[in-house]
Amino acid sequence: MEGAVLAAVASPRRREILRLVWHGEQLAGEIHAAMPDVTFGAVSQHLRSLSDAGLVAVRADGRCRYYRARREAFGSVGRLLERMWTDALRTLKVRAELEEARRGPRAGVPRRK
Amino acid sequence: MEGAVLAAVASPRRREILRLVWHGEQLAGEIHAAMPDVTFGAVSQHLRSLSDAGLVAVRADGRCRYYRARREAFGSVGRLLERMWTDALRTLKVRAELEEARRGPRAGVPRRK
DNA sequence: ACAATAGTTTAGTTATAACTAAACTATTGT
DNA sequence: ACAATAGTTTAGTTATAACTAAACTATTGT
Repeated sequence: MEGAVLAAVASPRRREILRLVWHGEQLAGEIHAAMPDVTFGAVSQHLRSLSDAGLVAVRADGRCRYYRARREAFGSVGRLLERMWTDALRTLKVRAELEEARRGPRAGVPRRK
Repeated sequence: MEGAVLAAVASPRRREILRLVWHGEQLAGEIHAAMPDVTFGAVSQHLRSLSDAGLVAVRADGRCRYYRARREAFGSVGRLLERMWTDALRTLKVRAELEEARRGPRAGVPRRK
C-alpha cells in the first residue's frame, strides 16, 4: 500500500504536480500551464495515476476539473515533500541574494548592519 | 538530494535489500541468497546504486564485502520503511493465525478465553 | 445546430530502469 | 603456479514509465 505512495512521489514530474495542488485546488489547465514543456495529455495522465493511487481528489464543475492533494494519504512522506519544497525555495532565495551581492550594493536597497 | 532517496526506495527490490542490511551487516552473497530469483550481478548493481546514493556503506574483508544501511541518510523515510516492514510481518502473522484457526482448534494449543 | 473550450483517452514512440550472461578482478588455499 | 571463491563490471536485452500526436467526450455560448 505505501509502496504506491513511494512509486508516485519518486517521479519529479508528479512531485511538481503535487506541489501545485498541495495547499488548494488547481484546474487541470492551470497545472498544465505551470509546466509548458509537456503536453496537456501527459499532465492528464499523471493526474489520473495520482488519482488512481488515491493521492489526489477531483471535483468537476462544468467542463473544468479541480484537483487537490489528499494530504492525509501521504503519511510521513507528506512532511518530507513539504521539507523538500521549502528547502528548494530557501535555496533559490539564497542564490538570488548572492547574485544581488555580486552586482554590488546599491543605494535604495537598505541592508541590515 | 532527497529526490535520490525517494528514487532509491521506490524500487521493491532495493527495499528488499535495505531490509536485509537495515539492522546490521550482511555479505553480498547472503543478500543474493535471500533473493534467488535474480542473478548475483543484478544484486551487485543494486548495491552499487545504493552505495552511490550514500544509502549503504561497504566494508571489505578479504574477498568479502559487508554491506549495511546508513540509516541516518534516510531521514523520515527510514521510519516509513520500518513501518512498512513491521506491518508486513504483522500481516503474515495474522494470516498464519487465521490459517491455524481454519484447521480447527487442537489440544496443546492453549487459547485465551 | 454548431463552434469553442476543457479535459481525457488511445495508439504508438522514446527514454530509462531492471535484468541476464559472460568476462573480469581480487583474494585465498593448496 | 593454479584452482576455487566472492564479488564487480560490461554489453546487450527486456520490461516499463514517460511522453507525443491525434482522436475523442462533455459542456458551454451563440
